[in-house]
Amino acid sequence: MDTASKSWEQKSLVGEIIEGMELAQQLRLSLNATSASSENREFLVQRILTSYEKALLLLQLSGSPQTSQSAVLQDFRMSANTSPCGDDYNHMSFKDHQDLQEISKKRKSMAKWTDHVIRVSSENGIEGSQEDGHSWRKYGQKDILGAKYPRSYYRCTFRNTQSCWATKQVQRADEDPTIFEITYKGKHTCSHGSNSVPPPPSPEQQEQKRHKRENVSEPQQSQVTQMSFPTNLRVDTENLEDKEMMESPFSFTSTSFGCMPSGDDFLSSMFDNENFFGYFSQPLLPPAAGESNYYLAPPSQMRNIAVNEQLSGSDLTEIISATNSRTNSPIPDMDFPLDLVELDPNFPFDTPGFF
DNA sequence: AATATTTGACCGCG
DNA sequence: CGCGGTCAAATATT
Repeated sequence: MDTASKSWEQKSLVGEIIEGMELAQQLRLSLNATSASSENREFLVQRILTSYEKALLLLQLSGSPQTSQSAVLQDFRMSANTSPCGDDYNHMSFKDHQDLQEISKKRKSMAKWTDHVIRVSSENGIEGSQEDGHSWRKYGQKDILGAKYPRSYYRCTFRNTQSCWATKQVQRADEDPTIFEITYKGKHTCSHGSNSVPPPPSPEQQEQKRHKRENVSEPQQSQVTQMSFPTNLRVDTENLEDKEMMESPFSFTSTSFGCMPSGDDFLSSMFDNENFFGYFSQPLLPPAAGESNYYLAPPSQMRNIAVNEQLSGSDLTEIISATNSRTNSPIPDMDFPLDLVELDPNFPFDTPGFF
C-alpha cells in the first residue's frame, strides 16, 4: 500500500503543480486580454489555489506531516500575500514574517483562534452583500482612531443557541471606500447543514433584503444561511496551520462526515471531482464536529478580493483561503469543547448575574 | 411577537 | 487614561 499509493501521490503531486502552472499561464493571458471577464479570472485563481492546496495535501501524505507541512505552509503564506488583487498590501509580508517567528516561539500548546483578514472590494457600491455562508448579527460599531469609517462588529447568529463564537469585523478602507476589510475571528461551531437548511439562496431573496438601504455603506450580512452543499464534502479552507496543533484527530461527534471515504479513496474521489470542491485542506483530519458548511456562491457574486493576513500579536493567525472568490467562509476549524473553554474568557456569556 | 440593528455605556488591556 | 471591543437598552424591522 505504501509504494503503490506513493507513486500515485507523487504523480498527482506533479500533476497538480503542473496544472497550477498552466492555469497561471492562462491567468496571465487572461490578464492581458481585455475580453476576459473578471469572473473568469477569479475562476482561474480559484483553480490555481486549489491545485496548490491539493499538492500540499499530497505532500502531507507522503512526507512527514509536521515538517513538510509547516515548511510548505510558510511558502503558501508568503505567496498568498502576492495574490492577484492584493499587490498593494504586500508590505505586510515582511512584518508578518517576523511575527511568524515570534509566534512559533510562543506558540502554546493550543490554538486559540484564528484571525483572517480579507479585503473585499465591491466595485459597484450596490450589493455589498459579501455573503460568506454564515449568518451574522451586528452587535456593535466603533469609530476607530485614525480611520475614516467606523468598524462594525458581528457575531454569529447562533452564538446563543449553538455556542458558536465566531465573530467578524468589517472595516471600510479609508482610501478606497469600495474596499472592505473583513476580519474573521474564531471559528464556527454552528451547524445547520444537516438540519434544515434553506438550500439555495435565491438571488431574489438577496435582492429583497438589500433593497432597503439606498446606499449601502457596508457589506450587508443577511441572515441567509445558505449552503447548498449536498452532503459529503465540505471543504475547509484556511487553517493549514491549526493542523499543526491538532495533529491528533478528534473524534467526530458530528454526523455529516460519515459519508466520506477514508484514506486514499477519499483523496482520489476528491481529485476526481475536480469541479468545484476546490477547497479543502485537511482530508485526513475530520472537519471539526458540526463544522460549518461551505457553499459555493454564484459567480455573479464574485468581486475582487485580496487576501491579506495579519498577525495579531499574541494570537495565532491564520490565513489562507486566498480565494475568497466564492465567498467561501474563512472559518477556522477545529472546534472542540476544549476550545470553547479557551475562548470563553472573552465572553461573559454565562449570565453576568452569577458574579 | 420575535428578531435584528443602533448606539451610548461599560470594561479590560496596554 | 485612552482605545478597541462588547453589552444591552432602545429602536427598527419582519
